[in-house]
Amino acid sequence: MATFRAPRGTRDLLPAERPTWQRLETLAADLARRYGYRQIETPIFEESALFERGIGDVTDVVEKELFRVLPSRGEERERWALRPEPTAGIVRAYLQHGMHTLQQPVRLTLLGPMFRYDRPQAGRYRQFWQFDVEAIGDPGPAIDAEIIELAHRFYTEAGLTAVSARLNSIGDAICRPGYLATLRAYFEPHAAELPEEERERLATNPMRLLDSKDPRMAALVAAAPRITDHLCAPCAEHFDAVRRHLDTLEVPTVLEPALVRGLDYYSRTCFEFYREGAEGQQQALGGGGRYDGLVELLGGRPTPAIGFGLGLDRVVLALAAQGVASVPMERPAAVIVGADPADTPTRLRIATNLRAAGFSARADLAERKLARQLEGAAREGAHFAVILGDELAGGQVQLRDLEAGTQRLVNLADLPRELSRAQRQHHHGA
RNA sequence: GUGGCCUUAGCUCAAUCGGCAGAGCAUCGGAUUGUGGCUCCGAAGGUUACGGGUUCAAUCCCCGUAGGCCACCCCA
Repeated sequence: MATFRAPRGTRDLLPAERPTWQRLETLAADLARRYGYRQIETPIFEESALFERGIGDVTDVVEKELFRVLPSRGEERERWALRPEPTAGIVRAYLQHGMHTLQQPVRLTLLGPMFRYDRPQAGRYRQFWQFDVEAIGDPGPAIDAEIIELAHRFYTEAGLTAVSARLNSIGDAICRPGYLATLRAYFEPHAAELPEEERERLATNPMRLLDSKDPRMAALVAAAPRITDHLCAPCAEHFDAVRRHLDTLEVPTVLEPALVRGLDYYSRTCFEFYREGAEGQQQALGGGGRYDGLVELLGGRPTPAIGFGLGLDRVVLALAAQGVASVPMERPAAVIVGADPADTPTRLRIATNLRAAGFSARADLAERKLARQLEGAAREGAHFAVILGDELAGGQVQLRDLEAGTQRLVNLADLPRELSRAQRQHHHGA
């Protein structure tokens, strides 16, 4: 029994799963490149205050899920926290490096691990990976549509089907307070009938009542006033324009008046992506929205912005649930084998020469029977084996095609060229 | 943070009523030492998650802890 285990809520991504992840990482980078979003890396920990102020210190993410880090040396007074989401750090970098002097909007992308200290479940981890894009400095609805379409394209190019965007507008500082008052006035007369938990929300965050899963709430929620009927003119206009642009881009969207984002800094457009008919509760594949107030909140000038974050762990789970085959591990082009331990230096030299020529090649360095070595090569899917034997004295080796079961003698000096030719025949022949 | 179910070899799982802890797969080795995925033989692999308790005796019953999963909370 292993003494140590991966910490709760974390896991190892093993060689068998990494190629699938690698494919998604490559897709994310390529998609961001095609859309003109530039890569940025920010630290995985920041000052706690950045998250407390940026995300909102009464949110669950900060109140109970922040992964706080205490420096081991006492002289550091600041408290740090592992990032629970990427936006706050990116906006911090935008401000720190004066990116407001660049052409606006600044389009940025980041892919990396995030940390939340909550109770793990399938699809919910304490360390999880997000692909994130942010466009800072553009107030217009067209950029909203661009980002939502980028997100949707990620899912479809990843191989997921039936992924649609749920869309809503949560208004802004002008119209939301009025709506919240209307909502409270609507629920207030029913306060006595509400379950205890829901009654608390009425005071703290009435919009949360709308996405309650409590069946007793269903009828009440269905008849509740909708934010989209209470938007101020500029917000309503913005929302309409986003929807028109999404139609233009042919992104399937569902209006979801109850959609509320969990983080405080959102305004106007907000959206989440779901796979239709997915089982289990961790179905949200990603989400995002506009956060026009955040840059100012973190000490910058008023700057509109919108972003999107997508959970790679959940995409991997969704792909598996949908039956999409995982990406197989790389197969070596050649394994160099030989029964005589004295040939080890030659095996090493042949392997390194083939690698220098660009092939994936490994020498079998265990001193075991030739049959075992060939078995090992075949089982990891090697295309060819280079077999060292008596012919070595004449400067020759056997080049064996492990799929066809055929082999022929080649001069050592010609090996890279011969392997290359054999590979080509393989591809054409098969 | 709340409630529930679960934990036996690397993996998937057995083990009668509380009575010597097993199989398949995987790993390693062998089948007259120069040729592979099949087959056959063998080996190794366990403090039955961890710590207590009850008992002549605990994988089995009880308590605690840790971890996993499910439903909440919330979210990706």
